[in-house]
Amino acid sequence: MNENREFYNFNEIEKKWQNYWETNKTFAAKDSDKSRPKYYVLDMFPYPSAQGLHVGHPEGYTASDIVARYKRMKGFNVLHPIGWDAFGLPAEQYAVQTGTHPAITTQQNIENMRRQIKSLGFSYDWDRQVDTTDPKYYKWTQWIFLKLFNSYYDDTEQKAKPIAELVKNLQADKYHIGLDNEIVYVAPAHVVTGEPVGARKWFELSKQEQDEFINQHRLAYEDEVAVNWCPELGTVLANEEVIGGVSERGGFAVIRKPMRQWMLRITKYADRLQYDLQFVDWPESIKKLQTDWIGKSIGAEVNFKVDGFDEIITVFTTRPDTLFGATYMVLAPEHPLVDEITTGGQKQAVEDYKKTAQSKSDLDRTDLAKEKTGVFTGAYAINPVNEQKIPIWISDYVLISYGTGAIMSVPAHDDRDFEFAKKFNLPIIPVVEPEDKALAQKVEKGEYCFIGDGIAINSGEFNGLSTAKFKEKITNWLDDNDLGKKAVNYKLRDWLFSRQRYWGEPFPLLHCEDGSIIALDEKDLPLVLPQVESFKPTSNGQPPLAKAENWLNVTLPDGRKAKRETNTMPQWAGSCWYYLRYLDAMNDKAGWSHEKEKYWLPVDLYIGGAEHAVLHLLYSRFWHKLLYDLGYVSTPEPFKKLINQGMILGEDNQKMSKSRGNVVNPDKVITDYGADSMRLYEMFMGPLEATKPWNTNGVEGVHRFLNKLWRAVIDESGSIKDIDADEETQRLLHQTIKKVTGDIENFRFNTAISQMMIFVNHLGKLETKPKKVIEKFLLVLAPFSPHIAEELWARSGNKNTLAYEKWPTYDENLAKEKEIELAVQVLGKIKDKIVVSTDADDEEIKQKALACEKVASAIAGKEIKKIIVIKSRLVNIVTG
RNA sequence: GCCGAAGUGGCGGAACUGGCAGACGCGCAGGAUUCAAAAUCCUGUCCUCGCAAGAGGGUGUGGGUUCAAUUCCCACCUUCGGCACCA
Repeated sequence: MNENREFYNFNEIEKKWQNYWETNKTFAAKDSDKSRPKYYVLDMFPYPSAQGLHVGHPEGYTASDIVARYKRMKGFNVLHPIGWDAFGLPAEQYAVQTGTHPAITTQQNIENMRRQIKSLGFSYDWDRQVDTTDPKYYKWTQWIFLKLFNSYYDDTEQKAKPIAELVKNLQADKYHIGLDNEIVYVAPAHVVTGEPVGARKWFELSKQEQDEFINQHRLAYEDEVAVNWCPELGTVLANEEVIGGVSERGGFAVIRKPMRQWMLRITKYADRLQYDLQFVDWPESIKKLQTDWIGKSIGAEVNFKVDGFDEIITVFTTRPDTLFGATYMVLAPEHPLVDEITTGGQKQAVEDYKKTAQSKSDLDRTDLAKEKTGVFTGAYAINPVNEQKIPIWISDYVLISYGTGAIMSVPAHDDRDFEFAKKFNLPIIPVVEPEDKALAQKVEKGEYCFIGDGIAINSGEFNGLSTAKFKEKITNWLDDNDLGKKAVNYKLRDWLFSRQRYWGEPFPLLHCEDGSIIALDEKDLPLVLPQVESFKPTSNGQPPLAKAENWLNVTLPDGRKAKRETNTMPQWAGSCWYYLRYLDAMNDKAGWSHEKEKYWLPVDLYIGGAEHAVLHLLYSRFWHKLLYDLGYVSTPEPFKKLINQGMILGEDNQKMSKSRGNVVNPDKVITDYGADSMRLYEMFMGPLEATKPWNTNGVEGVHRFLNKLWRAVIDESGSIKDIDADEETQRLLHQTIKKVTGDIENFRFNTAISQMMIFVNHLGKLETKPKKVIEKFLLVLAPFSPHIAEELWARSGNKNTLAYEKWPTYDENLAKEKEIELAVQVLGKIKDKIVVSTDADDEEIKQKALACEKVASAIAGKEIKKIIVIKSRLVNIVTG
């Protein structure tokens, strides 16, 4: 062999092609190119951390890059962008410690990470980079916030509309204002139902009442709410960011604390967010996670009179059919009626209980709440179905934030109520009889809590009804008697949207001295973050922005004084819409142009980690739907297909972490083995979605494969000739094209690589190697390991990049084997093997199988019942 | 506790719609090449018995359906991920 042949210098080759792609803008996407179909491949953009990339990032990025490169060769106009989700706590915490402005740290980190990402040779259109901390970017984040602030949700049409329209309709008397400040859509004269008693007209309200009404209908609103306060992080967290009572980031304790906060009315979209999931091609598990998070449940609201008071307590239940079994009622400790109805003797006990409940953190409420606690208020409610007096208790197992903050307790048919009733000796009345007789007896005696469906008992005129029928009847009955109505509830809560931080988007809002809130005009955006001396909160606990006095205090054109909002937006804000900015990253007139949005959306493929299943993916769907309602985007959903890449564990099978010392540094892998090997290994490890451990020896394995390819092609001894391939080589090539094509389409990159390995193993054994076959193979390899493919392609005499070469096609006939080996079984046990031609018929195969010596001895003396021939697989002889 | 995903050689994994379990890679063993090593190439490598030919067992466990089960059904065990009293 030739000892002087050039070795596979991956470092040099990779740098060369990365420069080539960059200077030639090889991967620039053409906007609105009607001559080709479009394909938008999106990666979840990274947070530019000081640690830089870890090996988990390139996994998803390689997968999407393979698809992007493949689609280009398939003739698609591919948009494949990347950017930086750059607001966030770490840079700010570093700023608090060192005084370095987070913008500086952020830029350094971006630069490092960009270098790392570029060193992997991904085919991004770098001219579309976005950086969420760039005022040119967050100008539009603020712009979207203004859209939320200046919109309301029209319940009749189920869509968001500008507040201005609401005001117009109110002024025109088309809408009135209900008792609970709800919008009353005035019915045309011929509709008999009429409007609720007590509805007021717009002009009957004072200016202040009008403002208040409007504010209550904005999709972004201010509210005093009990929030998840994390003292350690010095900020509030959204429910989604609190896991098991501690912060998702850092794992710090979280306590409940009432605070003034900005909220987004995502709950208005709950139904659509759930319903539209059926139209996206996402993993079922993710859809389920979102469905559960939204938590829609259908039931009834039932009104209970409070004995001796004028008050009514409304409860929500999914089991109105168990009303006759309601033996007591429980209010959340925070329920507004608690103080009013509590009797003298119980005052102290109730007060004490409320105090302890309030001071409990979420952690205490979940982990330590093994035993039910509660206090009797001394008051009684009247069960509307049978006029029974039932005691009213308070307990923290009832949440103020769900339903009405009050429940009717049916201990015979609800686990929690059962537990509570047992502990406090409250009566248990069975009202649903299970089908199982033994079970029914236990339920009868109050020994067993049955939560399933069955037949109604102890329920007066409703006895004998099935659960489903009963629900329907009683709901109608309640409605007819004005005692309740059908109701739908969601677990989903409004999105807590403000953070007490510096490093986030400022809210484009002003608080006037009279308490009114003014939104900035769109033309005054962006509202840029001010310089501050220190990034710590103020001594009295105000956010850092409160210290920027020049920025904070504003005099309005009319001379009034106002202060800016000092909270900032959460990190999710910027990531909610970045996929839109990529379409038109340089546009300074709009966040994106309508034309580009219509061309590129929706995102065809979105790859990222499953940790964003509810947070990011729910929030961005919400924003997208708002923009859809207002006419800024033309698809109801942003992401058509979603794939989650799995986690990569350390070599010790543990989660990679600094403290375990098992973190793999991608830079080192690239230096040692090259980006092509790195990419190939990440894909070869196993299925994309699976969690799998890193193994450096495995990197060596794929590196060997590339080396083998290199040696097969770079061969000065002249073994490569422009000749026709022999039959076997031809067949293997076509099999490889077929397998790789199918595997890319189905995101099975690991098996595609196996097939390419088989091909190269064969190639290495050939004395003379046909040039055309090698070239076709290089095209197939290119999406996986683009640098070596480009280099060998060029050395083969091609002038242009292979990035836009036509993807090779395969010929089914050429891919087919001529002869195949079939297993011959007797009663399912393999006895022998036969070789037949691919187009042999069943009869021929049967004869050949029966002719086997081993078969003959196995079936000797037995009757053959039937012979099963599975073409290209096996023959099974069934004997009697 | 509830929901979801998954359990296959020493390891990562493969097996299309029920059709030869272990492709491909790692590791390991032996050999070739070499002064030697690295690199490379060849051979072997699920387990048990056997010198061998061969025989038997085998996809978390137990059962079932089928000519045939990693694949379908029932029960259970384990691991990982998510949720946390949502009435």
